[in-house]
Amino acid sequence: MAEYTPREIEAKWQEFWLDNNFYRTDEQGEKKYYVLEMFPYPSGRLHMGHMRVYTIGDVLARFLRMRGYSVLHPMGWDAFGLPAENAAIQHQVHPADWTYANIEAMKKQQKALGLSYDWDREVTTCAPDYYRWTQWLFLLFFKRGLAYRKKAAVNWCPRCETVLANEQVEDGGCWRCGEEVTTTELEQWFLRITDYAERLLEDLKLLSGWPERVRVMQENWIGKSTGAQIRFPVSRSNLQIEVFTTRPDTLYGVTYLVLAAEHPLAVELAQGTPQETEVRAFVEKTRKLSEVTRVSAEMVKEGVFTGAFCKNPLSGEEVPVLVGNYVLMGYGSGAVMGVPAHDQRDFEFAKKYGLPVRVVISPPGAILRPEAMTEAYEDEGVLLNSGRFDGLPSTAAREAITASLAENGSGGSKVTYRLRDWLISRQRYWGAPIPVIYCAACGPVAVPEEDLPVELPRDVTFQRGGQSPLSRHAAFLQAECPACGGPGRRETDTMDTFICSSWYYFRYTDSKNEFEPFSPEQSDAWLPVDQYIGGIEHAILHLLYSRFFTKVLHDAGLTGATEPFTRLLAQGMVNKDGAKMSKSKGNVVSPDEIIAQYGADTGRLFILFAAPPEKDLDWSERGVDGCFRFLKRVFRLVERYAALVREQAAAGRPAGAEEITLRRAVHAALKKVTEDTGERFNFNTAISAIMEAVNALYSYLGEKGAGVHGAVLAECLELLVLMLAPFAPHLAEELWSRLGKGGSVHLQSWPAHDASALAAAEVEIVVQINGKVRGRLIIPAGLTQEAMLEQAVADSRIAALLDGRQLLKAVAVPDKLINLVV
RNA sequence: GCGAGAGUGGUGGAACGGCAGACACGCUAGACUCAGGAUCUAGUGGGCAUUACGCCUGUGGGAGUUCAAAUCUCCCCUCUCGCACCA
Repeated sequence: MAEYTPREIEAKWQEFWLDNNFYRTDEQGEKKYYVLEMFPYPSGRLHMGHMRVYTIGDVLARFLRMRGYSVLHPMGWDAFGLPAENAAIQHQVHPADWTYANIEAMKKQQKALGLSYDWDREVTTCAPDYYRWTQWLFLLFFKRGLAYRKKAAVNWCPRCETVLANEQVEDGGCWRCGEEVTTTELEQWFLRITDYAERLLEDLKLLSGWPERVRVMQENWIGKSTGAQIRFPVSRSNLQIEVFTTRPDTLYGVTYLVLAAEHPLAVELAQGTPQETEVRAFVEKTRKLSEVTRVSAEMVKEGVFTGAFCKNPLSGEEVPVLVGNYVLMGYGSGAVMGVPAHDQRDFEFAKKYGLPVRVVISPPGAILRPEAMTEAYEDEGVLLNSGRFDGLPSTAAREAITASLAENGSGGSKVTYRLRDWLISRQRYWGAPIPVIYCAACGPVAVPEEDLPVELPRDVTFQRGGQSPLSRHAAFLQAECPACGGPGRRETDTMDTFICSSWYYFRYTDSKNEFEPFSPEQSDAWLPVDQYIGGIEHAILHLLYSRFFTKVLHDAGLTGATEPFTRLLAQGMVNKDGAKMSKSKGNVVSPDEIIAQYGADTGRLFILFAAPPEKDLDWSERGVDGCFRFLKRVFRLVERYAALVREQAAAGRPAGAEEITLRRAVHAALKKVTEDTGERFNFNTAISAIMEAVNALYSYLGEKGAGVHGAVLAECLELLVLMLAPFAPHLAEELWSRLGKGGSVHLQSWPAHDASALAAAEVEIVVQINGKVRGRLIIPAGLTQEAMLEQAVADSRIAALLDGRQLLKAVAVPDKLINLVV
């Protein structure tokens, strides 16, 4: 008898699928579904994380196609980025050659996994026909006032030799290389994502199909807080210091103000005072500290007096102004009011420098004495020492004081976000050039649309250190001002690659469009993406940026969608021996090895079976073996009876009620596989249901053997192969053909289970006494609760146990269980 | 500190108020074999029994709700992830 030979089978069907352009998107269908896996960076070879995310997406795509959906399931390449440039420096290979070679290799691996992509729609972000539109979108942002240039303190990675967005700094290190990030002052391009802060926050509520933790992370990142801004006039000057506070109710408790070291007034206020030298030294010292040190827990609060005082806008009291290292320039206005009695940080700072503590909020039923306090009282209470606001509860006082500030023109309510504008300039070569020309007369001028793309010159030299290769390329640099025709200089910074990946899912809907980034009709037919799948590491970065882009495109009338991804599945990691697979740990298993040793179907099956998709999974050689054995078992089973099934087909199929046990097992599995795959995304239990069906078939056929009713057997084996199709597509295709069926198994409709096959004449119920299982009964199905009780009490065993005890109550769950309380 | 999630056999994991441990790995025994890391059959949470399809116990710990709790509520412990001087 034939053996299961995955290598031959898989090669054969992969060729068949590709030759027949099998997975081309059906654009005409009524029911549309967009399944998308985060596209990869072409780093070289696929790793297990890739294999996992693509397998999950592929199962869904195949399942949904069989359920009658028109499925868009595309793949592409997030192909700009630093590794290509580093490879160029190290190995003297051009980033483009390196990138395209990797793409070829990885695409080959994807094909070897049997993934059902519509390759006609492939996009590559480093190709001019793609980045032309990335540039076009930049100009769209520019025209809408959402892209601007600003000189600011920015994050700089010394190893990558480029600036980074706030989102790309993790624990003070570069997200890519981990190098400690420094701060430097540069003029850079920013996208005004803060304009969308409120909508990005608000619309998180619409994303019920996203994991809670991702929504929470975004919410924290946006970091909205509501309060008041208050202007304190500087004494003996016409300057003002603006602060932001969430607790305007504590305004009368302000005993000093603190400015961030970077605050423009810090040095200015000290100018000419005896404190000037000390302030300058302090500012200098603080600014030099790295971000890591400044936010570390051990950071000791320090500050110096500027020599200046300012006036409380309501009480008129004069308080000193200090510069402190615990105030961040990047949040609020870079200045805070010090209320030691009601803010723990201020309390510590005040104690250290002997600043007064004034209680203005009284806790219910208690009196706070400043000299007795060991920590700040930060909760709600009733106001005191607050002039005409005395006696107000703090909530009401917040409104009253804010209103009062607004009246006398020294403040008002204010909402502040933690989110900063997105810094998108990169001082590197391998990215989409920012389409701008600088003109001495006109300033920064947009490159006209018809001149796009601004192509990356190929003939550049790479070297470590110094400036970006583009800035050394004379021909690239030189440009004519599009506005006045005068001499201009081309922008040499390229865009953050996260821009390229913020809109690629639009391009898939219309990937060959030469006239626009995508046609709104095409994209509206598919977007938003119904199911997006990818790693949790993008919870903020890519997912926030993509949401921002979608909203801007929406506002520009280019899409009806307001959110890009309806449902999000954050798949878990692939570990081995309890640790993340990594070269340094030597615990890497590559998809190539698995395909070579067991075949793609076995690898896919194991990855799906070992854990639910959102959980981490531990790679287990034995587990893979188990899946391989299962597929062999299926192969043998079908192969053994294939001839019989083919005869049945030739003879015509008589429907019948024979072999109820067998039909029930298979239809029960079908029901479970349908639910687990389509609704719950629990592929592990879907597969175990198929395994149970196979076990049932083996055990039934082992007893009954060749005497089994042929038509029923045919039905059961066909259902088995159909169920297996999304998970093990090659084997299913092979078995489908061995059963003598025409066409491809992947073009069949997903079968509906036969409810009548599940209905049983008799059921086994559990009999509990006081909640403990005391026996089992076989009773006719569908009995009423009373009848169940009758049957239970009539059972000799139960009767014996009940003897001499009084039945107080009976709870019956039809066809399942009865509980007797005695 | 704040937020989210998780704690179930030797292992991965099932059970979305109703039989805890499905399915798989591993292990034990047997069958078939020249042989097997092949295949098939049976067993497998722990304890006590093994005359009996018997009894006790068991889902991190403790309380509670319920006829019934791994599941719901409260408190505690441990772990993972995210955020963290954000005014």
